[in-house]
Amino acid sequence: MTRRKVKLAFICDDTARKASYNKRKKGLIKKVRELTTLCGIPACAIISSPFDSQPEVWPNPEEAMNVIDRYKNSSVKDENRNVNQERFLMQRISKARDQVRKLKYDNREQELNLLMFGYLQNNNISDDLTAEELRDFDKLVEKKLKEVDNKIKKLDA
Amino acid sequence: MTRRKVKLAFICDDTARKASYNKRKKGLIKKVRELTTLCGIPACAIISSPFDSQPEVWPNPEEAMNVIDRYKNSSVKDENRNVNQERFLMQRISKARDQVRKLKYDNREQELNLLMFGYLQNNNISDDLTAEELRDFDKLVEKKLKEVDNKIKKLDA
DNA sequence: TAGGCTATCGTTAGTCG
DNA sequence: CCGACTAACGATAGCCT
Repeated sequence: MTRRKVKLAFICDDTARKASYNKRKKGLIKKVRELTTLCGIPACAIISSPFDSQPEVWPNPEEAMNVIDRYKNSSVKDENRNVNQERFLMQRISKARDQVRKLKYDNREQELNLLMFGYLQNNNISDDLTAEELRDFDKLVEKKLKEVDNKIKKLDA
Repeated sequence: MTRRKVKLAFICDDTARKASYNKRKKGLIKKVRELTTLCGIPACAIISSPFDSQPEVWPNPEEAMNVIDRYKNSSVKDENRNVNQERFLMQRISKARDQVRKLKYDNREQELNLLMFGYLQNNNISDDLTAEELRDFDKLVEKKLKEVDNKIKKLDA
């Protein structure tokens, strides 16, 4: 067989990168699940990728939020012990929360971007669209927007 | 050697569970870092555990979000009509590369942050440190800095 | 308790259908 | 493109210090 030794660097080849992504995403999620099960602790992973139409969230968005909440609560317990560090942690908590929201939102936009890119490319449409093309495109985007919003609602529920 | 075959279930023995936790946490974070680097995508993991004085968060959310914000800046509507799509993808790739570098750096910062927080908390040290405490702390940080730098070098090699 | 070691098991890069 | 396969590499349970 050929060499397996892989440099830890961005994989330039699209096909190889996607193949690697799918394998490793699966492996990573398995690792999180094992850690959670074996050690009885809450943990989550969020993977936002252009290959998937939605971000991979393990175990699920609700639990992910719970993990982040625990993050918060554990720091609150320490309040009396060290005010400065507690404040520092609180900052990190709110940033982590922002991160989750932004990842979710970012993915929504990313999905739309990919959709539009694919649409324009498949239909060989360039910069200047005809009125009809614009109508079709807008419909498509609108429909997709609803889908994505439903997904997000479902995730938040 | 004895059995390596491990049942995928909660490890009842506290010592064994903690040992497994520390090893697997390390391995998991490495996996996330690899996925992020190899595939140029944003991902994070949050591990909330009673073993650590604070939850493990990878990477540092702040800088990771800056990268994602860049994606957001290319607004959906602007993209679809005005911008050359190929160029857009090319930008994405170079941004992903920047991301990899930044995440690596963030990780270094994060380790130091966690170290410092853990130290202060474990030693029940609050705002005003004695001169001696400060010296010990500096030594600790300095040592950790070297460790982390070695890790990064190893990753780059 | 933490850190180092290695046999064994798990993951995955490259390849083929 | 995807799924299956397998050699090679990586992770880690158990042990020891």
